[in-house]
Amino acid sequence: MKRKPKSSQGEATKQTILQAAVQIVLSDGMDSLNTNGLARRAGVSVGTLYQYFNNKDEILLELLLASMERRMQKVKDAVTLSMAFKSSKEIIDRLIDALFEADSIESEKLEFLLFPWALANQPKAAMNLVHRNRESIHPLLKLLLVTKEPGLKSRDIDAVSFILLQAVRGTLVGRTMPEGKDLSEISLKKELKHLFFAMLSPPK
Amino acid sequence: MKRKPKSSQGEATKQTILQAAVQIVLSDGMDSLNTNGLARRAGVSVGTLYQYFNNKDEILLELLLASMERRMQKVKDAVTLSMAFKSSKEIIDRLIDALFEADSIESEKLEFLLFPWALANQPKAAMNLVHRNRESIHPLLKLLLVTKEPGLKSRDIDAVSFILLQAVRGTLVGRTMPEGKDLSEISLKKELKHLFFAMLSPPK
Amino acid sequence: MKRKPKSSQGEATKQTILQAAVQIVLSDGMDSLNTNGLARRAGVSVGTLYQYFNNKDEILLELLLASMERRMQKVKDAVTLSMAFKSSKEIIDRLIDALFEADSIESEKLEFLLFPWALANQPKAAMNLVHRNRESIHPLLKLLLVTKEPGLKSRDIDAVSFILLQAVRGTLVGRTMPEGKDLSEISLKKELKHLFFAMLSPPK
Amino acid sequence: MKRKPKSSQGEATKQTILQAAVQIVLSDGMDSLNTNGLARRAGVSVGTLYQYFNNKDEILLELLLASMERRMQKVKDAVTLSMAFKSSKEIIDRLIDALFEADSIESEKLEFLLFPWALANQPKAAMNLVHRNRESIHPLLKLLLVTKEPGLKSRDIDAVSFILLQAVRGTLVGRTMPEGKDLSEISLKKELKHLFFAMLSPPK
DNA sequence: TATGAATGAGGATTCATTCAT
DNA sequence: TATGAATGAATCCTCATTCAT
Repeated sequence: MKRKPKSSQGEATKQTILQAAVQIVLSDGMDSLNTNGLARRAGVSVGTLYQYFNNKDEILLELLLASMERRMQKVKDAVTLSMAFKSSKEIIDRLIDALFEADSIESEKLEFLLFPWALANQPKAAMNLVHRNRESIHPLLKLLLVTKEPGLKSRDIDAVSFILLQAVRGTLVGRTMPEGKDLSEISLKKELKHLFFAMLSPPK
Repeated sequence: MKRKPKSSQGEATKQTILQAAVQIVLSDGMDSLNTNGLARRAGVSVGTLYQYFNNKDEILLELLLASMERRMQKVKDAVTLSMAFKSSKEIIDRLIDALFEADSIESEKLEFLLFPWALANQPKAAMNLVHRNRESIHPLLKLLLVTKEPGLKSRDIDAVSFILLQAVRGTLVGRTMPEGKDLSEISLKKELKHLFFAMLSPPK
Repeated sequence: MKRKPKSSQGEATKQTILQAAVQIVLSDGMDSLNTNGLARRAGVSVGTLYQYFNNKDEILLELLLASMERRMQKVKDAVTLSMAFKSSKEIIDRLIDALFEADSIESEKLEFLLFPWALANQPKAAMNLVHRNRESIHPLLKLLLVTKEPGLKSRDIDAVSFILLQAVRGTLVGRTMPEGKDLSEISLKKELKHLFFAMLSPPK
Repeated sequence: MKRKPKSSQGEATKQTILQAAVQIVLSDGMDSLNTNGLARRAGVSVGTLYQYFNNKDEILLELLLASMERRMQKVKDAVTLSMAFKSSKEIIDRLIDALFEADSIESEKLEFLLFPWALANQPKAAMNLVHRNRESIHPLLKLLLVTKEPGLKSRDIDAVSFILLQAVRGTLVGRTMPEGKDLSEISLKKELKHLFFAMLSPPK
């Protein structure tokens, strides 16, 4: 580990670099992220990059980590805060609303673009990230499903929460791409909420 | 267009190359697909690659196209063949079953790995592919929803079919990755079918 | 030597190839002359190229040789035919006129484009060609200068004929290029003839 | 492992590269100029080449430009400096002497070797170079002809200056090649000067 | 003789990383 | 700490030549 940005100045530089990286990946794809271009975009020299990161992979990994962390925290907050007192309906409303906020969508797209890379180049780290993801989000969903809708006990809660998550994530990412450009955000949110409820009802 | 499929031998060579490319992309990621390695894996020389494709991008594009085509055809068949006589339930059963067949899953994973690349490097072609996708699969879903469940008329059918598609695709891809490895295929299929039915019922 | 085009059919094919090569070199430069493109342009297969020539260099060499031969023969004829009876003026008129004919100009341009290549890649052959050139054209010029204008004896006839030749060749080639496009052919011919006469008169 | 500190050093590196390129082109022809060989000859790495030039073509173009510039400046100086006070004879003496200096000859040869390439690969730039050439050298020649020898008014001054230029350039280049090796430089200069005077005298 | 698919060495260019300043 | 010139392995692609049909 090379990084020790104890000074606030150093930490700021590091964030500048990460921000520049996000912009490049989101607008041009991660194959366009090269160290020379990143340094230029961030307004620093290549050398400086290596003051804060040991190599390029570390930058991407930190990007992925921070993005996931941000999104997870947001979901966690939305669910846990309301868990105690609210009905399933209200909890789900908050959950979907949280996921549709601008930075959540940006995070989803970033993960969508970076995950194939992580899988191939940093499989260990990718595993870890995925684990953290499951360990923080799936339990929430499962908790929601179990505590609020006890009738689901006979179902495979893991499968249900997995599918719901994939549906939401796919929808969020798809919306940012050509294929989803002309879909109404209001409809999507409404239907996703409907989908959650629908899954809670017992199968015929 | 460089291709000259004069002899059936030539066409065979081309397929060998594409198969090798699929293997490499699926096992090592598309950043590991380089022309020298591909030629070696396919058992031909680099030069031969360029006898059948103008450049590396064309190979990837053809991979993506063929994969999408295969999957789309499979779904189309499953749905249309049963459309006339069957109930929603049976049609959905066939649809999900078709999507869970081995080569469908392979196709989904390939698309998942290649799409970010296509978006950045071949945006025009990516657009086209997405269009073809929508124009063949979404209509089927919409037809299913409208003809079999007329009660849905008041809903945003585009949004519903989009979400369902994302749910299925995300589930299929997720299953092939570490995060989905321990999920039961049987449960996933059952829950996906349940999800389809659930979406057909009117919201409360 | 691989070539044995004893059949007239074979000789025709060979000429087709050479003609195609001339066209490519004149229109796109000799870096654009590759064996695959040449075969396509000539309407034969690559293999056929190697039936008539041992390698690419031989093709270029034969091109250069034939071109030079053609131009030299033309000049020789113009000069020798009139040498016996005509005045210097008439001989020079014929010489310049011959050099300005369309295929002479094409030959000059071809030589201009090919000579740098020959010098570097086939120095032995280039030497030979140059020798043949000197041995056939310079003697003519010298003969003309000496027999018709005996007053020049004290001058360096080699230098004079060399300079005259360079002037004509440079003018012919320059005319086919952007830099000479807007010059009047009539003026150029008139001035070249004047130049020849002027060189015959003794220096002040 | 070399480290280069300052920007004046950077300019030096650039000149080193260009010098190496000149040497290679002059000794082995421009087909022998490849980036790996050039880097080796210049004592730098391939990467360094691309720190100073965007691509190989830019190197060749800069070579051509610099060469032409150098030669043009030399001629300009020789003519303009003496224009005011000297006779035609003296001006021409200086002009020819200037053109026969070692680096002028090197420039001519370089242009002779590079021009066919430029014509085919950088036609726009080639045009530009030629224009600059005409706009700086031809006017000088024309000025000389018109101001010093008013009797030429009835002639096509463009044609005259064009031919003279071609004669000189052809002679300079030809001298560096096998075909001109055994000619006396003294004779050539004398005869070229004679040629200039001869062209100034009115035609019979 | 003619064909054209296959070959693979060679060449242009990129880019992550280093290190002297 | 910051800089950015320099490095060179890695990668895409071309094309002269061969040879089985």
